[in-house]
This record gives sequence, structure tokens and C-alpha cells, in this order.
Amino acid sequence: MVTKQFKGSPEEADLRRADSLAREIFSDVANKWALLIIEALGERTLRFSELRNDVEGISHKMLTQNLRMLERYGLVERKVYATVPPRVEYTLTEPGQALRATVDGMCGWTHQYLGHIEASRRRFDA
Amino acid sequence: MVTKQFKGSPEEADLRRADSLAREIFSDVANKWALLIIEALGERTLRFSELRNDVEGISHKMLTQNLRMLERYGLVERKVYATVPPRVEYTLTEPGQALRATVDGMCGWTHQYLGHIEASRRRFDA
DNA sequence: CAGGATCCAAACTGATACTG
DNA sequence: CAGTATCAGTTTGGATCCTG
Repeated sequence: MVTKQFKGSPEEADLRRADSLAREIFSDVANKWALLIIEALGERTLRFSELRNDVEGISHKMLTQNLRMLERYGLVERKVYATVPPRVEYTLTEPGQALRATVDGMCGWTHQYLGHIEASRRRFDA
Repeated sequence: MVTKQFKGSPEEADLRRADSLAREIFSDVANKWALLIIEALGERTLRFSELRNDVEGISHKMLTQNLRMLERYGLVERKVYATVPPRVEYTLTEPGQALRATVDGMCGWTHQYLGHIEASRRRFDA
């Protein structure tokens, strides 16, 4: 839609594009694996295999896929060392660190309301 | 694992259970639909059909499914009015509001780094 | 070791039909 | 109106095999 006619001002158009872009980014980033990777990277740099261990339950494929996405978005930096065997390190960039701050908030929230949620869940299931 | 032997103290056991529970909650809540619903509910109460409109792109099925999950976790309250036609309203509970605060943070982050991300993406795709 | 490619299972979607 | 249920089609995820 909104392809043939355009009723609003150019500024309105920009806002709409920005909104849909923001929404797209949000949809990509707001998935558990991406956020758990961000959280795992915390302050320290990690290798692919270390991430695989730290982010419990993540598959090889999802790790690769999400790392590519995060790299593409400029949230993590990928550093390849031309050694044998190869060594690849991932580090949060500044935007990545900023995101991590909010993810930390979510983790804190989870722990804070753990008891409440567990109780509510038990109640609901009865 | 950790079923046959248990090496640590009982306190350690509790911490592990809490951690795996926290992780479970995080995994459920940290998906785009749940977070977008939380965000949409913001301060105001919304009906099912209003949510369907506000959370752009969500399917009937995913909306129902996520609302049940959020209700089960005690993050949204579901209020049914026995009228014809029926009216069902969803409101954030206090824990839900607390979560929303962190989701707001993520939304803010998205808008703040919009330009940076878009640029990085373009660079990566080249 | 890192990660691409492949195949199969599970999850999501959209449409539609049915209930209270 | 607000669901539940179901079906077909698409997408996503996991496991495995292969390479530099």
C-alpha cells in the first residue's frame, strides 16, 4: 500500500519510513537468541566456540545466523585471525553495548519477578 | 544432566533452578510479538480487536497465543464482560508495566541508532 | 575451529469454519 | 466480538556432513 498515491507531506513520508525501519530492526533484534548473544558478549570478547558454550541451547546454525545479522547491523564486530586453526572473535560495538544495557534491564526484571511469575503460572494452570 | 548426582549444596540447587527458570521466562518473553503486545498495551487497556490493529502484522493466532502466555505469567490481566457481543479487555499488571519500562528502553535504542544501523547494513551488503 | 550446505521436523501464517 | 480448531503453504530451526 501507499505506493500509488501519497497524501501526506514529505516529512510524513520520512517518519513513516523511519517507523517501518525501526519496526524491522526491532523485529530482528527482539528474539531470544540475538538478545542472549548480546548478553553473553557482555563486556568481554568471545570466540565462536565460547559463545556456543555460553549461550546454552543455541544451535550452530542459529549462532551463525544471528551473529551475521548482528554484524550486519553493526552491533558486533567480527575479527578473524588468519591462523591454523582459524580464530574468530566477536566483540560488542558501542551500539551493541547500548543495547546490552537494555537487555540487562530485562534480565534484571526476570530475576526480580521470578517468584511472582512462577506463582501466577501455577495458579493459571490450575 | 545433573539428575543422578548432585555435588553442590542445597542452596546451589536453588540457584540453579532459579537460573533455569529465569532463562525459561526470558526465552518465552523475549520474542517480538510478546514485546510488541506489551508495548502496545502501554498505559492503556485494549480490546482484542484493538490489539489486532495496533500490533501491525500479527496474526489472530499469534495474538491469542501470546496473550495466553502473558496472562499465564501474570503480565497482563484479562477482563471479560458478559455482554452481547462479548467484550474482552487486556491490561498490563504491575509486573507487566515493569517489563514495559525495559521494552521502552529497547524501542528508544532502536530509534536512537536507526541511522547507524541503516548505514552499517548498507555497508555490509556491499 | 569456523562456518557453509543440506535435509528433515517443527513452528508460524492466512484462510476459513464454527461456538458462546 | 472473541475466541477455538483445522488445513495447506511457507518459514524457521536442528542435526549432520563437508571444507579451508
